[in-house]
Amino acid sequence: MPRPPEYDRDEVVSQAMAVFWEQGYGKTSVGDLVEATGLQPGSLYAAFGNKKGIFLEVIDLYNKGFLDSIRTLRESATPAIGKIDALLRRIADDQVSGNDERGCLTVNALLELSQHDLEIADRLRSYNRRLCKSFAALIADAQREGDIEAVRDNDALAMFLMNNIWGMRVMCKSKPDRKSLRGIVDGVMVALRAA
Amino acid sequence: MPRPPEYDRDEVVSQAMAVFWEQGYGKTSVGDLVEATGLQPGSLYAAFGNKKGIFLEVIDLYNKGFLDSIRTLRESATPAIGKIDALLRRIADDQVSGNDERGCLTVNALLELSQHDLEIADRLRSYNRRLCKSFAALIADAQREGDIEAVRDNDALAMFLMNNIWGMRVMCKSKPDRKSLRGIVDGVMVALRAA
DNA sequence: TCTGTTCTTGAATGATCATTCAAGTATAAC
DNA sequence: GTTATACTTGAATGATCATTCAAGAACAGA
Repeated sequence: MPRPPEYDRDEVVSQAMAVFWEQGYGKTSVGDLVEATGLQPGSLYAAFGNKKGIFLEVIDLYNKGFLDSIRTLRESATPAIGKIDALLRRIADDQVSGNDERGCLTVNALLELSQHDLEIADRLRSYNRRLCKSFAALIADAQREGDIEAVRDNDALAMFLMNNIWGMRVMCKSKPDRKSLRGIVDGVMVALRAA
Repeated sequence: MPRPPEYDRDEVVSQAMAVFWEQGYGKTSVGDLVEATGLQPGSLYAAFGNKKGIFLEVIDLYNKGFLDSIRTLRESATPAIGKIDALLRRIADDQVSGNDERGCLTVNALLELSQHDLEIADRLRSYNRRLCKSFAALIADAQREGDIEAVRDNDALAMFLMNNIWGMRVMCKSKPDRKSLRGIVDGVMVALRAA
């Protein structure tokens, strides 16, 4: 009976993500979203309720992608310590290449909105907890493999790792040079490997 | 001849800083500034040109204060490594006590504005370079005192330290617990002291 | 083909906001 | 006291924006 939608919801959210990521929440107007998605305001509001509703789905999409990428990384059969090193180096290199001026959508949103919107803040925090658990699992692998001392507090190391990744997500807005970023990655790896 | 202003410029900037720090740049309206400073729009615009002009002076005030506090810290006659440890622990403790939900004005502004306003971005980056030099000096002290290996790259360690402080400035928006923050501080100190 | 339902359109609404400006006010030098 | 100068006031302006809604369009089942 009903008329089917002409758009693909996932694609709309993905298009909206690109705009929010580039411009931030506050600077993105519904007009921008209309342009990016090709949907008129009425359709957008019928589908998502309001601007915040769209953003919440964007947050979900973004974080599921990130969590998935770490899960995939964990599955490959190489030493975990090398995966951590590669993860950090990839982030560092993306920043030097100017590939990542947008930074991390979650970090950007956390800073912009956590004090003004509890619902968004809670959702972001919830994903961060899951992310930290993923890091902890990666570090636990490395501990089992003997590359990180088994006696060291797994959760504390995961927080330390996440802290440095978030730091780099801020750093990228400050146009750091390659050498500086290498210094950061080296510092993290030294701390993880320490006896 | 002229009528003298009725306000104190430094005090106005300081009052504006409180509002910008609490709410961010975009969410702070000129009306908020009128309320906070007691100056009418006309006076504000006569004195600072526009909203951005006020914010630029706020950035100056904030960063000069921060740089000063590090300079003061450096002057005391205790081991530099202890000063670094104390600096990190103070930041960590402020966050646990809920004393610091506002985070760091510079980090907040960098994330909110660096992609939209080159002038603000440049000013923030310039202060960050000076801040990093201050950290480097503190670390050089510790190297001279033998608590950090002299052969290690001073600038790289400074970047690593700053990266972790920035990470914590993001972390504070995510309501971390005391144990997590201690884990971060410990990680940094382990990396600095490593042989 | 007809009908009920949902989707789409895009102009209208009302709120918020940064900025301007013209009129009024206070001061210091003479 | 007079005057030139700069400060203060606060309403007005024009722009931007999120959101709504009424009318039209398309589809699935009968």
